[in-house]
Parts: sequence; C-alpha cells; structure tokens
Amino acid sequence: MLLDQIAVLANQAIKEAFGVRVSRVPLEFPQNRSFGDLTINGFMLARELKLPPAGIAEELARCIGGIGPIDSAAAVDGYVNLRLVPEAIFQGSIPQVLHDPDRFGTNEERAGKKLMVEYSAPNTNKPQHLGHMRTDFLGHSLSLILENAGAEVVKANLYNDRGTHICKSMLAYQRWGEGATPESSGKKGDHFVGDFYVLFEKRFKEERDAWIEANPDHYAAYRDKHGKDRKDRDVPEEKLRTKYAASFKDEYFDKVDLGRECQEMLLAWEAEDPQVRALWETMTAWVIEGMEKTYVDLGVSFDVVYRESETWQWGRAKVMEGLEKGVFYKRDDEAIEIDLRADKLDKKVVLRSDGTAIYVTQDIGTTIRKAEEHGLDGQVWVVGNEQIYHFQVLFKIMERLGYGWAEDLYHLAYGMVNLPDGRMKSREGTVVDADNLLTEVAGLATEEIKARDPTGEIPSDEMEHRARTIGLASLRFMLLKVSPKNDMMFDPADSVSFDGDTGARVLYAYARLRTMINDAADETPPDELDLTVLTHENERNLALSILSFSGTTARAARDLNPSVIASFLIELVRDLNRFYDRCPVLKEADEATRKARLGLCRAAAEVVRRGTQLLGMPLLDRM
RNA sequence: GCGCCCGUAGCUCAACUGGAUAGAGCACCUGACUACGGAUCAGGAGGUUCGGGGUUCGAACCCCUGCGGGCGUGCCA
Repeated sequence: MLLDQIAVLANQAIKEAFGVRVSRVPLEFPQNRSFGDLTINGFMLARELKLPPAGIAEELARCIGGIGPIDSAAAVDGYVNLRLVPEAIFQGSIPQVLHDPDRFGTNEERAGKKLMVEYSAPNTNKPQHLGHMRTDFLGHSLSLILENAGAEVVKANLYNDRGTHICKSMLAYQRWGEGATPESSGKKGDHFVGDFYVLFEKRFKEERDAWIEANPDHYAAYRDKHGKDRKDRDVPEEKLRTKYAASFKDEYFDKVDLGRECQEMLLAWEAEDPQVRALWETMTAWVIEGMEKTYVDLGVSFDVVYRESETWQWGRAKVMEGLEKGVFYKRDDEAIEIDLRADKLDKKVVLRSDGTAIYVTQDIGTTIRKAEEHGLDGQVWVVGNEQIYHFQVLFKIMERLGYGWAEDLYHLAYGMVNLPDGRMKSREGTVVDADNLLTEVAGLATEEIKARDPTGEIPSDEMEHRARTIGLASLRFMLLKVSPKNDMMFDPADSVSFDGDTGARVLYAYARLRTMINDAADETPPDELDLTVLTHENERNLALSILSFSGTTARAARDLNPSVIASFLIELVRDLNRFYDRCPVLKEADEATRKARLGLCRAAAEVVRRGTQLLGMPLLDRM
C-alpha cells in the first residue's frame, strides 16, 4: 500500500534526523487540497520527539523530499506538506483496487474478534416507524463495517413480545376484533395488530376520562398533594390535569376496567393460561410476519433472534449466583439490589420482592447467555440514548460479576429522530410509518425516472425495481449520514429530494459509471494501462479520494460510526463529477488516455460499490 | 433538585477527538461546452462556532459560569 510505504519512508527519515523511530507517523489527508496531497502533522510528532514542531517539520521536509513516491516536501506552519509523484498516486490506487476490489478498503481494526451487534429490538404490537429505521440501518451498517474490519459478527434481534403493551392490543382484539384476521381485512399483520393497540389507547383514554369525571374527589386529592411546586407556587391547572391523567398509566391503571383487565391478562399470560397463550401466539405471529416483510423491504437481516418471552427468566439464576458471591444483597422487603453508588451510579433493584424479573434481570441473563453461547469477545447494542443509564448499570453489573469481557460491551446510543413539527408520538398518530414511507419515496422516485424517460421505454416492472431501490437507498443514506449519537431532524419533504448530498446522487454517479464502462467494453488489465498519461488535477484528486478509503473504513470501525462512510461517499462523488466535467473518457481521442481514464472510472466504481455496500445501500446499473 | 447529552451560515448537517484560512448540501443570486447520462459543473453571497471568563504555542472541541433545548433520574421497557 502506498500510504504504508510513505509512512515507512517518513519514519526512516525521522530516524535519520532525530535518532528515534516514532510509534505512528501522523500521516493525514490535508483538509485543504491546495496544501498538498498528503501531510505529516508536526505537532503530533512534537509530542513524541519532545522538540518544537516547526523545527521538526523543516528538518523532516529536508530529508524526505524527492524520496521514492514523494516528489517534494514543504514545511508550512509545523506541517510537512507532501506532493506525490503522479504515477505513484495512480499506481497506488487504480491497480490496487482492480486487482481485488473486495479487499480494497478492508482493515484490521477488529481483526480476529467475534462480536455481536444487537439492533432493532421491536415491540411486537405495532408496525415499525421512522425511529426503528434508524436503529435498523445503523445496526446493519455497523455489522458490515465491523466485518470489513476483520471481525466475525453475529447480528442479533430481540423481540419484545411480552408485557403489558402486548396485552393491550390482545385485549382490544378480544373485545372488538370480531374474529377478523389480517387476511380477512386485507392488512399487513403488524398494521392489523397495531390498529388494535391504537384502539386500546383510545378506549382507555375515554374510560379514564369518564372515571375522572365520576370521581372529582380523586382529582381534588391529587391536587392537594401535587398542586404546589417546590417553591410553593400553584401549578397551572392545565398542566396539573395533564400530569394527573398521565399518572394513570401506572399508578391508577387499575381504576379503569380496561387497565385492570390488561393486568389480569398479563398475570394469566405468565401463568400460561391456555386461552391467553393461544391468542398471544396467533397475534404475535401476525405481527412478526408483517415485521419480517418490512425487514426484507428495508434490506436488513439477523443471524439470531431472541424473544423476550424466552429470555425474561434467564437472569434469575445469575442474580442468585451474584447474591451468593455478595455482589448483590437482599433488602428487608426481599427485593434483591445492588449498590453502585461508589461508581457514581445509584442503587438498583435487580429482582423484584416477589421474585419476578424486571428489565435488567432479563438483560443480565441475556448478556451472559449471548457471550457464552457464541464465545463473544464483545457486544454492541444499538439502542436509543434514553437508555444510557440502563446500559451503564448493566455494564457495571457485568464488571462486578467478574466477567472479563465486561469492558468490551458498548452501547451505541443513537439520538432521536425529530420531525419538523415536533417529536413522534405513537399515541397521537404523529409517527412516520416505515412501510408507508418506503412506498411514498418510491413513488417520488418514479416521477423522477419518468421525467427522464420521455419515450416511456422502461417497462413497468423495471420501473418499480428502480424506484424502490432509489427510495430505499435515499432513506438509508439520509438516516446514516448523520452522526449516530446526535438527534436529527427528518423532513419528509427533503427525503425525496434527489439533489445535493443524497443517496440518489451516489446511485446516479454509480449508474453513470456503469453505463460508461459498459459502453466502452474495454477490459484492458490494469497492469497494461499507461497511467503516466493521467496529469489532470481532477484525475489526481479522484485518485487521492480513492486512496483515502481504507483510512475511512478503519475510522468507521474504530468509532462505530457509519456516517464517516457517508461523508466519504459524498466527497468521492463530488470528485467524480468534477472529473467527468473536465476529462472526457469515451470521447477522448488519444487511446492511451482513454484507457487510463476508463481504468480510473472502473476503480472509482468499485470504491463507490464498496462504500455503499458498507452502508447497506442497494445499487443500480441504470437509473 | 441531581445526572448525562446538545447549542456551528436563514434551514439540515460536517469538521479525522486539541491543529493550518471552521466545510458541505438545501434555499437565494450569476454563469457553463446542443450534455461520454444536466439527478451535473464553475462562481457569488452568507459565521463573534449561544453569552462571559479561563487553560496553552494553538480551542467549535478541555475547565468554570450563565442562558436555551433534549433525555434520564422506577420493584416500567
């Protein structure tokens, strides 16, 4: 590899000039290309060499200029800006890519590690929405990025298929479903069940409001207790009402028939009541069937699927072991707890006083089981940032239990997806449904394709295929280009824009390359190309962009961050478009130049393919 | 109350974790060879990086403080 070679040369120069080798040569692509092709950061070297940066840069520039692929070196403000021999840049990129495209851009960042990535973790009572799409895409892309970094990755999903929320839709169906099925109603299973979940919430609210109406004293009591804030001022009536109503969710759930029945149903489920279980089996199967269809449409997949209905009891035995080891202790009320205050966390109950499991109990069991079953070196959870505290607690518990791999557990806490008019609330129907969104975006892509196909030659099934591919790629790219940890804004109107920094632009660039390569029908082996004819700045920049791919994939793996790949693709595509604009390929008269440029195009196409592959984006040969 | 996260161009986001002149896209303005596919390219305008202190050769990034927003703080998930 060219970059490795330069790093070695630089280190030799450092040895000659300063008498010591450095642990890592800080070789970077400069943020501004006018500085040079590559740059060595003298400030970084200064730390290790304990000498002033400017002096280091000047000395190093003197030693290294003109050696091998380095054409010239200039010391500027503590940096050593390198200008490379053009042929080295092209030889270092084009044949490198073409000889083994699938190897180009792989790295050793996670070599030999076996890792599990858990993502999606849906509730099996409603269809997926935009928020799920972020974890679906992030988790899937991350798995690909880690594999590319040498890891063996197990993609895991966990269906949250038990609990109160599941009983809600079951109860609503039991009461008002009239024996309908997804087939009889013509709905996808997850949507069918989700509608009953919404219906439950609606009816529950009605019953709750009626109950409040009939029991004014109850609200009065609540007001007496919560009506003043800490500074003894009156809480505004409207706000108090809202809080009061919200408190029904748990505290007063059993005051309303529907709520009480829901709790009874959960108990019946846990007691394995055959009727309840039968209903549960049926409805869960409907949802899962619908959901798995959505996964196919989204292009995500899993190697193993856990179900909470199976895992929820796994943690008990582990908690008991921990109790014996003294990691946990039993409180007076029989609840089992851990005190994490020494680690800046709080006390946390890990098993209820009645011996039943809670969320952490389940996760304690599942985490250990996963590690043991699959012999994992580490685990990653792609879960929203509202659960940061939960994972801090979980990881600390693993550490206290003495698992060596505890330090290789990582919560990739992604931010919320907001809409222009606020946040999504499933109860208020302000969610963006995944299936609908896919269809909608595909529809808009169809318009764009038609606008470019005035003769209407594209057959309808091909049209459908292209539209869905463009739509999916656009959504993937849009959700992945933002740094995972940050909250993001999703404007549905923008999601269908095909100009600018979009997935469609990347697809377009690729399709353009493919048709060009096809039309050329030139299979000259890379070694037979005369690359010395490539002299244009735009050719050079494109090749440099290609060279930066490996560093990018390594960084993505190191930081568990797909967005750096997205940024890379945007820059690569920009360089590509600039290249096209100034450097004719098929129309080029000189045969050697035409072949060399075509080689550059073939290499670029492979890198676009590799990059999009890591984001899980589908591609098209024609658009 | 306490804890964590965030605040960068009108809008949506970057900035390789402390390094050069803070960069893209959208929107706005001006241009481009009858276009190897114009879903493009060239250019313009747009910034006190929320305010105020500090740390150092150097700060959007670290520390303190104030303001604004989000999320947590369950024997819920």
